[in-house]
Amino acid sequence: MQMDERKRKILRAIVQDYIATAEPIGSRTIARKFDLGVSSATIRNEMADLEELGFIEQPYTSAGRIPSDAGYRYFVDCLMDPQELNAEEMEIIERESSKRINELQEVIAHTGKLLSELTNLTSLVLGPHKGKSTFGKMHFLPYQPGQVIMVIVKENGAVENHILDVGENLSAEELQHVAEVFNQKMRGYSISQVKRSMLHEIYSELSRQRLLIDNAMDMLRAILDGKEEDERIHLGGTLNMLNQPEFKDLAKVKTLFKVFEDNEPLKKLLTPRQEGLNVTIGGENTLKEFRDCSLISATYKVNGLTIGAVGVLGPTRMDYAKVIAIVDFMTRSMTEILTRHRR
Amino acid sequence: MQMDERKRKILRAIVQDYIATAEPIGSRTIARKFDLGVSSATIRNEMADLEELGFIEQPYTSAGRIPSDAGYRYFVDCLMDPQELNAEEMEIIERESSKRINELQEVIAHTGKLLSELTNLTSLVLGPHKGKSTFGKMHFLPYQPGQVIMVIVKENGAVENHILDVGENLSAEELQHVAEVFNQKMRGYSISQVKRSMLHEIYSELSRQRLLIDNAMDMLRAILDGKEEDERIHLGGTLNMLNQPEFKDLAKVKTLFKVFEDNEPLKKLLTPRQEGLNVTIGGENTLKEFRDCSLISATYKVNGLTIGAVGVLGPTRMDYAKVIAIVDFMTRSMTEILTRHRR
DNA sequence: TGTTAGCACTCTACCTCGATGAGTGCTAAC
DNA sequence: GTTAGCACTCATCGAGGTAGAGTGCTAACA
Repeated sequence: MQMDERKRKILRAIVQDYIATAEPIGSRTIARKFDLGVSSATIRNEMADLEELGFIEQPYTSAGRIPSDAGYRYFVDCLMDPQELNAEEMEIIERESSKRINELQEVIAHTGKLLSELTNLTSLVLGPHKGKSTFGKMHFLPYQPGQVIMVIVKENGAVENHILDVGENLSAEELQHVAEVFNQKMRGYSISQVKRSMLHEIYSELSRQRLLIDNAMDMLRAILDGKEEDERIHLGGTLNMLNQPEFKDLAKVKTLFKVFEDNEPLKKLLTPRQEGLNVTIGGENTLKEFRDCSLISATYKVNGLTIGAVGVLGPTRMDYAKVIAIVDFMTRSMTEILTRHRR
Repeated sequence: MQMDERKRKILRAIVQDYIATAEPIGSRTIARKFDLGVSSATIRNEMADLEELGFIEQPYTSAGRIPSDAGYRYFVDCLMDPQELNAEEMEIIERESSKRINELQEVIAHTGKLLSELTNLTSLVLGPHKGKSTFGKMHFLPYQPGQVIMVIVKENGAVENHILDVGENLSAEELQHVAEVFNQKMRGYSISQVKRSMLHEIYSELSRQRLLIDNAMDMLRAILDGKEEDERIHLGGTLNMLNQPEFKDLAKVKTLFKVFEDNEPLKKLLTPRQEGLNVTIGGENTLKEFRDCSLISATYKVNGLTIGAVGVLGPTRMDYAKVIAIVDFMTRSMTEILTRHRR
């Protein structure tokens, strides 16, 4: 059996109607709502074929049909009209994007919020992976008596500061000297590459400031090698899930939200298998808790480098055309903002 | 009519049983479960009195009784046995607290997590209010060509860094000079106190670095006068609410979670009317969405100064004795950690 | 006067049962 | 190949009926 034009039309009608109403749809209703020029009986026959092909299924005998995962997949790949964002959505995004936003963190938070508002679904944003980064430069600044501010510039340009105990009071010159030695020895190395010999060299050059050096090394280890706290998933609009009729069951909500609480699986989910847009439908999902959900995700870049991803999670029954358009537009716009801003 | 010892015993029994089971309790059950030495009929009479006094109520005719808000209040104020934490809980807190935690933010996040885990309820933690802070000191450090790192030390000791455009390349000496002028003129002033005349002075002393100065002032304004983003409510264990039988209704969950999404009301709720421990029961709550909830909150201090608060939110039917013990212990422990660590 | 046993009554939760209606598959006619 | 008709299926919904827990009241008892 093959898909022909009429089957395609009927499948499209089923998917579109089910997306809109969340109710199983029967042959008679299709015949009434969509003007296909054939009777319900004919549609009935075609629907039997579509079921055999695996594109639609019955929740129970003598209920209407609903699209299967394969049906949605076929719809997304072959039937869907690519959608433009409407004027209002465009305007919202334009307006929001024109706000002055300084930090990457803010861009991320902002994007998530916007995404969930526009789609009425849950948004996921994966920040840039700090990962194991390498040492760029360090400065020491005076702070309280017995403490200094250590400013670390990583080689990727990120800047962090931390407060260190130094025991005794060190002069500005001494501090600068220590920083210079660090900078000379360590530039471009990740913390795991710092050999014992390197440390010995630093120690021997700086005999006096041992406590400062030890504390600084501890901190560097923590910063460069530590948990990648920035690479957290930012969730937005998780509540929107509650508005979906498929989650009127509390048990389902609970299992879903439980997954939301744990970042690791979400991180994995969003870490893109490939650049650009990805659509994962229902059971295609690796997380069994999401087997009733679909994920539309896309990567964003800074300076041509893919550094993170955003996604929208919703029930399998979602408005794919619209969500895909929004996610696509948002990642493009993010890439543009980040590239413009950070040169 | 007056409360006598027997009425108190019966009320305590009702509250304790309802806290444990979430089911209305009848006279016969009380007589069976609690050995009060009187028959169910007597208890029945006493319960009628307790109802008249407003301490208990019937959900519907010929159901058992449940405590009213006033009943819980009486229980908390007069009937409850103050509870010690058990060994296991003590150990958990000890163990968790001994972990090396550097930043205030981490302490806050950590506390929230622990609180919600120990109570199986939702935890709220209010961080320190940054508020409008005053200028302490500033440094400039070289960064990329045409950009510098501005490090701000506020007078309360908080350190932040930001990246500024400076247009042209400025030498280290120039940067230092600019910073010195700022430091001299502005130390101890809040941004709103920076008068036009002060700015003129700075300008006249530093004729060349106008762009840097403008950008720095913009940034200072944003940092010192800006939104108090740190004073965010940190929520933990919101999911725990779903396990409470009183929230098996999805509509209730939705309104509750909607409040969780908005920080402002929560902030107000937690901003303490008085130092130390606070118990707000059911309808005593100002937020109508929380009229079925109780909040146990307490303040914590750094160096004798109250800087924030933590709270536990649960259904009105909660284990007050235990939750109060936990919240009390946690804020004490927090105060100790913060004071120890920050000297 | 306080306590208790007994009893009629009330009300919810739960179950069953039948009606309803949407939808299907099959068959036969067009 | 298409359509009309028909018997059949199954979820949903409301009605009715029952069980059980609990109450208030009354009368007897110490």
